[in-house]
Amino acid sequence: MRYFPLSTNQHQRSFLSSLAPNSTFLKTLCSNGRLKEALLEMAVQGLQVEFQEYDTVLNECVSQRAVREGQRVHAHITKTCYHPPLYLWTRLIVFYTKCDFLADARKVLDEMTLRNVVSWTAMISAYSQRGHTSEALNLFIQMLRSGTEPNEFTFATVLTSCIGPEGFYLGRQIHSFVLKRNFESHIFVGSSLLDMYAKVGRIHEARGVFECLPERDVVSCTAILSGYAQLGFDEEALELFRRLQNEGMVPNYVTYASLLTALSGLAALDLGKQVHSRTLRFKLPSYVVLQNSLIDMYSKCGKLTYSRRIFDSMIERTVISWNAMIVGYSKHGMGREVVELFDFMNLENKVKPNSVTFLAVLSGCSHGGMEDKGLEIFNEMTEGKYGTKPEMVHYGCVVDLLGRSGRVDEAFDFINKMPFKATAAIWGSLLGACRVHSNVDIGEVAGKRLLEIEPENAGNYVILSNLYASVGRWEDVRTIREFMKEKVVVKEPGRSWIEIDQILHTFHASDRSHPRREEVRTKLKELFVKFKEVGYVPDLSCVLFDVDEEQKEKILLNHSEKLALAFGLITTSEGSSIRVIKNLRICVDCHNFAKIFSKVYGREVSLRDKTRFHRIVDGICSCGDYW
DNA sequence: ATAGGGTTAG
Repeated sequence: MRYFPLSTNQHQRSFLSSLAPNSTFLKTLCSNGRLKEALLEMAVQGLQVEFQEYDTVLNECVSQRAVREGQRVHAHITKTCYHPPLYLWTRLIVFYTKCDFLADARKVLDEMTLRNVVSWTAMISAYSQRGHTSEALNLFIQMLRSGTEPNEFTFATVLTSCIGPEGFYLGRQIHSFVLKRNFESHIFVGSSLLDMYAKVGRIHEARGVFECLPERDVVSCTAILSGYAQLGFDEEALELFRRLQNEGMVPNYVTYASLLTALSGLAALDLGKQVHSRTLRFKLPSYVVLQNSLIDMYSKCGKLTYSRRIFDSMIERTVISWNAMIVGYSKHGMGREVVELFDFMNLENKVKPNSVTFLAVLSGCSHGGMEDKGLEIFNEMTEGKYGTKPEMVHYGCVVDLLGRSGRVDEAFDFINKMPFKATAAIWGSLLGACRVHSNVDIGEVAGKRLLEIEPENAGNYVILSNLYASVGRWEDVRTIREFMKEKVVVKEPGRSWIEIDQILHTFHASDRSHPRREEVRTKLKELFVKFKEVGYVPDLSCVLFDVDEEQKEKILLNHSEKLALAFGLITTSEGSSIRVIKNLRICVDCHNFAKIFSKVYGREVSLRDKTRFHRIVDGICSCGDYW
């Protein structure tokens, strides 16, 4: 092997050309990656450089991401060519977009006197891929106005920019374009189209497009699968995955990541483990995205040690890896670990915390008994220490932090001084604090504001009524109940489930479909009597229906989490822990019930709420009775 | 010369 000195001369020229007799000297230099010398050669040749040679040099600049060299080629072209061909300009656009110089790319496009579908699409794609959705859409419209006919590439890329309500409006119009040109069955366009529908929440339309595809591949299958998973149709996602696999789909790491999202939602630990071992068997473990979703899956199944093991084994971590792990600790009320990991993240200083990180850290501090630390971090954020300014949600966390440490008045002041108008979530958090710290005056204000914003949410009435009941204001309890009757819309019925031998058993207050339902009810009645003997008092203020006390007890006994707990007791071996998941917030009475349950039977109960975990051991809950 | 699916939070 012979190495050449940096400068070029006639001798090398003939030698290099002899290596590849059909190509020019410039092309040969490029194919050897010797870009600097190619530029020198270009300068020497001046006007004699041919268009295809510029093309080759620019191509090499793209693959080396050589910004300055590419800019020099651009300057050279401008100086020496009278009428450069279209494809050369387009190559320049591609070069600039690949180097993240979008403004320069756009300038080239704007200055072109003649554009074709490729030059437009290259620019639209650059905007889309970087999330500049409105620029992408505007450019697409400009393209249509100019009379250029979009092709399958254009449709596939522009549809990824159709996000949110306006995106749906435009996306639907694009869909009709696509239909007219008969591109709906094109696999790239079709996947993009169905993904668009899924992302704006139109899962039926998405499924329709998917079912009409004449052929499918992993990408289109993963798109529809992740659509179901992201919209929370977890069972449907799982079922679809099984069907597609039977039909011959070969999943890849993206497919598994999406599937794991559904399994996280279901807290289906056994299935999650199966997916994990399959990815190991297929040697897929080093994809960060996949590891991130494994961390999340284990954490949402209550297995934080498994999550941490994956986290620690990672060679490369993104901000999502850190967030997933911190969120895990946060939801388990492990404040010390939250702060420890956050400090470690800043110390390592490889990835910067973002808005999600702070959300997890602040709420983790709040739920994990680290209120002062949380307030300190919020103040540091405000001072600009992290380069991320607090947003609305972070202000909400502060209300929670203050409320939890009993500083309800301060929390109220804080809300009044915020640069935002308080949301329902913020008033809700203040109301929660008032319930725990029995502050009726502020609680009343918070409750009324909350009912103004969210009159349809039944949970709000329950908490306010709990508060009135706790100080014996029965008249107000009654008023609230009357008020509720007119306004409440039942959005989501409460349901709980438990995984036994890879099967999810779901319970629902009014549903009689579980095969062992009667057995469960008998067991539950037995527990009710037994627990009352050791001090359990049903908290009737958790029932807002206007019925007599005996009826109220019956209603409480029928709550789905109690059914799932009783089923767990029947079906699992003595002393083993029980994992129950509930789709809504757990009520005070069920919480008490679970605490006594854990004490009487010596079982660890892990109860996953809509927002967090309650790990109950020997009658004591990790949430500290504040949630 | 231009194209589709992904992980955290809410």
